[in-house]
Amino acid sequence: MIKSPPQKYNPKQVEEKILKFWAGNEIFKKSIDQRKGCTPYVFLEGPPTANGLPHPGHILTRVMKDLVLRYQTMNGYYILRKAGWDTHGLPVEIEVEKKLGLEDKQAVENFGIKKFNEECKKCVFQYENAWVEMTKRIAFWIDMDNPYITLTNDYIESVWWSLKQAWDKKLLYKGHKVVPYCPRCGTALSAHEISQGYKNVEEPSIFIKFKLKKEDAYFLAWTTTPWTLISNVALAVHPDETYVKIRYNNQILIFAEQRTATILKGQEYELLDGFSGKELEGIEYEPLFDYAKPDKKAWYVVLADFITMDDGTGIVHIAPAFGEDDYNVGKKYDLPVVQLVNPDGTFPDEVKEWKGKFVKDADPSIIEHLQKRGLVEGVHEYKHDYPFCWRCDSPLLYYAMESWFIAMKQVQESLVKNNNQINWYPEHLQQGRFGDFIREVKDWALSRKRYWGTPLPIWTCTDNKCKYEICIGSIKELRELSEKLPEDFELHKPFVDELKIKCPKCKSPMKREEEVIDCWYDSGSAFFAQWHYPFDNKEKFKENFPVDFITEALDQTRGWFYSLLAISTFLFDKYPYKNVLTLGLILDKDGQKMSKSKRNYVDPDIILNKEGADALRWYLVSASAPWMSKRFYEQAVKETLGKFILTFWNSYNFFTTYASLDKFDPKKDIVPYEKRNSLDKWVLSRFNKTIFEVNSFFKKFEIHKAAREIEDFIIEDFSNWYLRRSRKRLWIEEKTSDKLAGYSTMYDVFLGLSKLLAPFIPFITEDIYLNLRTNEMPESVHLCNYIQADDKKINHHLEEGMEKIRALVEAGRALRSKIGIKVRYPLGNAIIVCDKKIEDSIKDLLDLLNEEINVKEITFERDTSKFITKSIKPNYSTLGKRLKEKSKAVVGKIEQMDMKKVYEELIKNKKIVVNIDSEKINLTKVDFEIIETEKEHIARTETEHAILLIDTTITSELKTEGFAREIVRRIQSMRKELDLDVEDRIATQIKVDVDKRAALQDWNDYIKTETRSKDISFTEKPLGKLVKKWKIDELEAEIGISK
RNA sequence: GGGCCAGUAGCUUAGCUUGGUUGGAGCACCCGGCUGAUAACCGGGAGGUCGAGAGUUCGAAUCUCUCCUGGCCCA
Repeated sequence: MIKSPPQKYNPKQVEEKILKFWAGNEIFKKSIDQRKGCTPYVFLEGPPTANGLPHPGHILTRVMKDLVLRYQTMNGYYILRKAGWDTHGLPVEIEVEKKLGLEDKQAVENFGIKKFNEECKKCVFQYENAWVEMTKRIAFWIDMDNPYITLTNDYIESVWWSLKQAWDKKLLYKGHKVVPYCPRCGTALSAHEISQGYKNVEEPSIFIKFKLKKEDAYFLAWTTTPWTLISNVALAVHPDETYVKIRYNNQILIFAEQRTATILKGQEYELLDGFSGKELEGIEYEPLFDYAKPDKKAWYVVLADFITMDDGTGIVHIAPAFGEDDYNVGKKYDLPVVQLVNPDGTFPDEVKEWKGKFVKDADPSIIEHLQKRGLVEGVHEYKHDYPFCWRCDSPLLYYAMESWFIAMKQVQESLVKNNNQINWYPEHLQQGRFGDFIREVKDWALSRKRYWGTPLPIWTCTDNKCKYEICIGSIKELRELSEKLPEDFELHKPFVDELKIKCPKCKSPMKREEEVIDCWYDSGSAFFAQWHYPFDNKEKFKENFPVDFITEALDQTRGWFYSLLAISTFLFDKYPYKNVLTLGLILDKDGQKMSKSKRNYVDPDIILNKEGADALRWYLVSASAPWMSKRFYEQAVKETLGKFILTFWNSYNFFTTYASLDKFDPKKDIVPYEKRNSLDKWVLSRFNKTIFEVNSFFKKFEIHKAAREIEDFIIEDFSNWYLRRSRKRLWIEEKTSDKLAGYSTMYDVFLGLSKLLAPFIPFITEDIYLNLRTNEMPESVHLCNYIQADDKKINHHLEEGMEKIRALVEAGRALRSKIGIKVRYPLGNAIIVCDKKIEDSIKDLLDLLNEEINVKEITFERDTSKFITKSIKPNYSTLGKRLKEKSKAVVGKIEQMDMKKVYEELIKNKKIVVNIDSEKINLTKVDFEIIETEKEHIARTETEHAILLIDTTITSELKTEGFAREIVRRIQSMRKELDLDVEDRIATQIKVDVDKRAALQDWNDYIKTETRSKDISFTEKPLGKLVKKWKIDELEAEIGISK
């Protein structure tokens, strides 16, 4: 039996009740199990990085994942929903360092790597709990009991296997490369890591002079990083640019001709000579410092193409250890790599002047030193973007480091080919941002000189003659090569470093490369490593590769989306996912990025407790296209709750209140579709159209459009029109078949909506479904099949008719408002003037118009002639223009004529002939203005398809009926004031003027029914629980009611 | 510095693919009405240089270019 729920909707209460219901009945598990054997739809969970508490952005991703998966599950797909946790990496280490107060790598090592990694592991699981709670609360159904976790031996073993594949394909190599390096964290950063930390900073830049060896002249160079001057080994010029030698301020300087204007800013100088960059090649100069003792020839001019004339002097100082371009030039000229900086970013002992000082901090002092020696030509503050460590905020240094790489450039063509097989949403990312990235792909700097991560499984023989290198791809191999592998072990530092491995070639001990790997590689391996492939689950992997669907936020484009494709490409030469939905970022109320430092961060828990998960979910999916950024603030969710969720709930509440009162039984009382009225059929047509639209929008991931389609249907069509117009049907006390038809329709729509909306707002839909379901139906809405549109119920003719009726209602109400007769007072007749086609499309729906504009009768006419007088008057301005001085006479003639006859003649003959002094003048339509006048008591308005006329005559009967409605309205508001239940009956006493009393007698029954009064008595002194005096226009009334 | 995405009423947004009546809603605001109809509903009003400028066209929110602002990505 349908029950009437509480009047007021309490999101938290309902949602917690539903959470219990799901848990108690294992609904999530059943939703998967019942699809066993069905076509799989493979989803891969992008593992959250467990480096902090979840924020609104994470909620969006999880809501969107859940929405799509619920939708597909209901559509009959079998979806495994394995959760995953990304557990390694620098973020975790930073968190632990903070907690333990460890300031740098040395402190970590003093603390002990074993203990440190244990702390990291604990830290990860501490955050996991917060994530699990949030995930459950927003109803993201994912199997968190059997997640893949990147720190497990199984997972690491799979990752090792994949690295061995790369090794065997000669894609894994050790290189020297200039990489952005964080001196504090003591590690190189990957491209996607640096990108997160660019800041616009102002730094000193200096013009610095290098004295030529064989001449009393100087090369003028420019740099923003004075500390690299210590390691300078060359100067570079562009081979094709022109350089000049000038005398300025009693010294001779050499630099690019193009830069003279900027550098000298109009000051006087003498041009001595000019040459191309090529001619300068090989010229030697004196080093600025003597700290470096290079083993190769250094300090001369080299040529390089990368030099621009945009800033500086056209002469660039080269320190191969500290710049990618510098390094490449250095390789070409076989320059020495002078690296006078310690790994922690301080100067070594050789640099006596600044030893132990952090290089960036030494800049001012270096400048001062050079100034004293007269080698600085100018110092300027220079604004530019400089990379900072995304975690610890230290300025990064470019640093030539030994590092392991995956040679992605070698598989670049495959990357492009595989990317072209993927469906990107939105599409522009495929060839745009992502396409650009892989077309210019760089080798993947894989290794990290850190502690908490997947160890790089490469061992090198310690014998200097042998130096054999191996890559271990499984635990089995490890066991075979190591002296003694205990039963219980963890594939982490420091355990793997302490293993005694013997060189397969010379039997000398081997030593592991100390690094761990980039944690992006961990998560990018998820598509096979989650199955412990290839050691286990070979079949399962096959079934689940490539995956059908992944979705993450935009910032993952070059993160996880890339690492998956990269690894899948070199392992299997195949795309790892078929569809990728990229989500927009979550911004604050003012469109700013959410960040902890700005404190513009919204705590999702507050919203979950106040507005609830459904309102939150609905806001996130309906606000804008999935890939557009969204502003997130409580007020927005609050409005969603009020506008949508509560409208939905209150309509439902309205239906159940009456349905339970009448004991409506969906098993027995359902009226067949054919026997329902036009309004019922109309709303079912609209509903099925909505279902159709939702499904087609879903296919394109235009989820916001699907959501808005439903919202429009519920608010406009269903609540504001269908239910409003159905109210009267339910108010009748007998169980009429029309009333049952109404209940049946509402039942169909609510049951249908609970399914249609289940993937979007899983709580409220479940609550509604559980109340409406019969025993034969599945025990949860989430175990139902998704609702499909019934084409047979879509009736375009009816929908068009309703549109016209609603337009007439709108116009009619505006008209009544204009003529100032309250809608409460009925009027006699309304006339619709339209053609036969329009009449046919609306005649079945006329009752709705009758009630809405409150008229007794509506009739159709083909033209307005009965109600409107058409007449004409001369158009003085056109006549005057055309006839000049004759016009006066013509006008005089016309004014004597009967205008009605003139009009008729004009319509008939299209012209009128006027005789002026024997001259015949032809007058046509343009010479007249047509005037339309409504006849007395007729008000007129029009819509696109029809003209609506209302007879405004108020007879005394009509006046009395209006008065009766006034009385009813007063009694109803008194009932409300007494907080009576809908079914409560009352006794009513009324005092009105004697003559009104007589007239009202005729409306006795009407008032009784409308107000559920047992009886009505007219007295001089009304009594009751509530007695009120009313002034109705000019009349006074006193009413008393009691239960 | 380069690339991509976006900019429409105080706020949230539709329309842009494929140029064509007067740029459509919702929230908030003002006036009126209606109500056993809800955090309502109905009618009316006010509120828009469609980010700016130029171009193409008979006609531009829509197409093209330049610029500005914001976001993201890259350097």
